[in-house]
Amino acid sequence: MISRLGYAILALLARQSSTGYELAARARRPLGYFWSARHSQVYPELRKLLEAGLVRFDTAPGPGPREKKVYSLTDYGMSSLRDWVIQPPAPEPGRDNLLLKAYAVWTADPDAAARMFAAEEARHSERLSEYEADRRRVESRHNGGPPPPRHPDFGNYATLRFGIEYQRQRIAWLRWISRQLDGSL
Amino acid sequence: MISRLGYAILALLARQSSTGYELAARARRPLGYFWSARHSQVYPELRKLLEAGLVRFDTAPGPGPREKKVYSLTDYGMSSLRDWVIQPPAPEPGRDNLLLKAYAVWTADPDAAARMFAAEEARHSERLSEYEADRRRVESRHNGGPPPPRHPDFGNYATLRFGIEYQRQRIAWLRWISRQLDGSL
DNA sequence: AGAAGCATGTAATAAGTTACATGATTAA
DNA sequence: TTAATCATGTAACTTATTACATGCTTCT
Repeated sequence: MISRLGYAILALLARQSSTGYELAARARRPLGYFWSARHSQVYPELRKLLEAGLVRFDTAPGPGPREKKVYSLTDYGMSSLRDWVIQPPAPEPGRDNLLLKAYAVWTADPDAAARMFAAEEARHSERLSEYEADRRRVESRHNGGPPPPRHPDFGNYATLRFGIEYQRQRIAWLRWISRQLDGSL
Repeated sequence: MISRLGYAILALLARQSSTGYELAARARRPLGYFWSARHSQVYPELRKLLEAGLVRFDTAPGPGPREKKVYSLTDYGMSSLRDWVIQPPAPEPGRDNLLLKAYAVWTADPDAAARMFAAEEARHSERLSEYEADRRRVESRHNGGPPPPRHPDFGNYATLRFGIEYQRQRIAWLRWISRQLDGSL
């Protein structure tokens, strides 16, 4: 059985063959917007995928003491990914630190809490700008519109679209909650 | 050092003293909207919180072979929670299965993918209705408006407000992506 | 000379899920 | 009588993070 991390790796390799190091880097951005993994998790997972016949690798001389391994999808890996995509996702237990704090905010000093939420807002605004820039970059490759659904860029575009609306929603909520707490002086 | 699960438990106990069993149940709903935990995780965590002096318990005759323990916050537990709430949250690595699928959707059959996303939409609509009903219930306890920031209900209200906007955003996105995939026939 | 990036791995720990184990009461 | 709810716990396993360990090349 393949883990979700395994599918994340397959999704990356479907776009571009990579070393384990590169996969970990790509799992920071853009994959990191909705998935993340450290290299210490990637290397063992690649071995499992290899044993299961989903990926293969070619060796090349590496910079360090070991050879570097460039992994790519096998046909079996590609068809497994394709099949997994259309399976309904299992319901996920959401864990949101910020909402947990909001749930307990009535116990805290409203003024200090308002400052904390306002500071969060700034972080989300930065994120939003990044996403918007990325979307413009993708659109510019497709006559200013959304890419066709069979193009790899469609995956980027769809997730960016989600990310942008998500950040906007979160910013609006943060503004609302800071104002509620501010108004209680 | 107290884990996030620890604070989730403190946040629940700040509202109502509970047994471990009850905490696990309350971690399904409403806490489960943004945090979740099984009883097998709750019991060991309660022991840690007890050893750290953040909670205490009174025993009462239980239904089974063991006595039941009703846990409550100590003063130290309450002040620890208060302090934690206003600390800026550490950046969280998001892991969203559905977005991972969207990222790889270009590899799959657009028709089948459109059906999968449309089915997801139905699940989110149900969720949205629950949240909206909950919000009306909370508002009705406060003259149809938001509760004051020092009232425990404010925590519920703030998280419900987030949940409602989140579900709406997600539904709109799911509608968009299904239509994009449908249109590609 | 030192830091950053490329590249591969392992070990220890923390967090979370699933399954095991017991047993009373109540409702269908 | 069988399932569900209340109630407490442990064990095995999976997933993810942090830290350890090595070593070359390139840029400052």
